[in-house]
Amino acid sequence: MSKKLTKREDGYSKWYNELVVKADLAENSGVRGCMVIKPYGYAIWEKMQAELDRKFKETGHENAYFPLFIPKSFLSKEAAHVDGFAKECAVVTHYRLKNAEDGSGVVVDPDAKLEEELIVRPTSETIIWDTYRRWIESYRDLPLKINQWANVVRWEMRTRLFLRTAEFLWQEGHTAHETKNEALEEAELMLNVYAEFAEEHMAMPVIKGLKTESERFAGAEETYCIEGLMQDGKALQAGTSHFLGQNFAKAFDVKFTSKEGKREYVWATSWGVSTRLMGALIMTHSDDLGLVLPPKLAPIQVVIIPIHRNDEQLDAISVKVNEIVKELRKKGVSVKYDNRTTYKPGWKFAEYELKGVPLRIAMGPRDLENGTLEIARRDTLEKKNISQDTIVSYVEKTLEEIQNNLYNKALDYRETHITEVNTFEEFKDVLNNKAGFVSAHWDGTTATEDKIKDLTKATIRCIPLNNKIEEGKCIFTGEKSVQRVLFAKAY
RNA sequence: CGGGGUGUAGCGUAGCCCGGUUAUCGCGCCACGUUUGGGACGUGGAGGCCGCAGGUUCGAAUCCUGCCACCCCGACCA
Repeated sequence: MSKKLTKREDGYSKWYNELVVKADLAENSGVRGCMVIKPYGYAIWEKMQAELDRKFKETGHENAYFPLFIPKSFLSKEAAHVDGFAKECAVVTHYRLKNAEDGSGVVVDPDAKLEEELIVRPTSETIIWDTYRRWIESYRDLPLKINQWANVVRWEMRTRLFLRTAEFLWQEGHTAHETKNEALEEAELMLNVYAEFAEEHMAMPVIKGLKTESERFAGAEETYCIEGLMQDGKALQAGTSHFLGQNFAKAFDVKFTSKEGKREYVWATSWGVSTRLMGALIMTHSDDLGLVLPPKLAPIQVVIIPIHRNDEQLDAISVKVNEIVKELRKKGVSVKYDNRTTYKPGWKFAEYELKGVPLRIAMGPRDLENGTLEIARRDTLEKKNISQDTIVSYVEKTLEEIQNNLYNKALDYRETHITEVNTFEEFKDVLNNKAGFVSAHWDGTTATEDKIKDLTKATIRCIPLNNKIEEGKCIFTGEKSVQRVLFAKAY
């Protein structure tokens, strides 16, 4: 199989599609819009899950599991919610198949029609709030803080591996609180958890912000988000945390008795990140040779490749390598010794570069004689010969350096791709010639936002949380504005 | 879902307009030998219901109809 990757500049989108497949992360399946996540890709997702799950538990959440199917009537209880999702729902109408009379296979049995259709969950607010009604009676039952790891289905028109698939994996947190403030704090807390994860583990800088009304989650009063910037200058929404107010409590009649003995509706949040993070990870760091993985999420952090002419040499190298492997594992480094004789060293070098392994060690007869080895960094492609005695500390130190370097590189790109503009002409010019985030004044209306989107395809990604108040004029209408917002073309 | 395009071996493809021997080539795969510090080389070999289902025809990869999948551009979106 030819492993030559399209270069990013020759087609970013083509590069991405090829990379996902060639690096063995995922592939399209026989089911429209649905992907198969392959073991190497799934291993990265598992590392993401493990860290996020740890963070959720640390902040007082518990995992549970709710049904895949949602009765149609549940979905329509919250008006904005059903409006937002109705157009992309998979619906179960029957529960049985039978053999076709003409022997051509099986057909849906028309006698097995469900009285009420079931929706394959596009998100679980409705089924969860229907459950919470029974779980919450008193202020003593609050706060209720639950997370679920699940798959959801949204019948998207155009799909792309990891970025937008009809079925995707995610986690969704759903919490219930006594007061508005407590719910708002929860939504902000989880946004910070996501941001921390993105920056510290994915090495992906993100901007924390608020969505405008038109970009808000269906059924939310406020949507917080983290936005990343990909190498092609397009923004990617990497996670959202919603303050749901009392909308779902009212729709599902979830009330509690307060300390004062009053019956009150609870306040809610929901928050989620999905396998889309895989797409974000790939597009933030990878290059024309393939994947570049931050050490904290790399399934293999160090690969060791022996170079030998015969079995005796391989045996001698293996003795030394096995010692090193043992030492590294003791320190918690994930190491693979690829001693397959069925592939040549050059082939392996290229293969592990494609797969983004952060560090590669090569050891041959020369090294054995000199007590050295060759170590190569995936991020800088820099090669060094070092003494075998110093390998463990060198690896530990370098993995940390790579993690930081990837973050700083991405941050530098992001920082140089936030452009302040004051006129619509400048705005269009930056979008077309430079891309990235464009910081501009906006009059605060959905009408203006829509018009700008129609004309430029750019949307307001967020109103940054740390925004400074600054008098200005909307770049489109010239109306008064009190702060800049971030526009960008987005995935 | 609208416009455009493509489905031929695991992957990439020729052939299709203009129907007619055994469906082309490269990579990969298997065997043997030589190789192994950046994707090795030679020799031999295996692998195809030409996306699926109908139709036209003496005869279909090729023509017609329907369906499915994928890619690009829109609308929708985590």
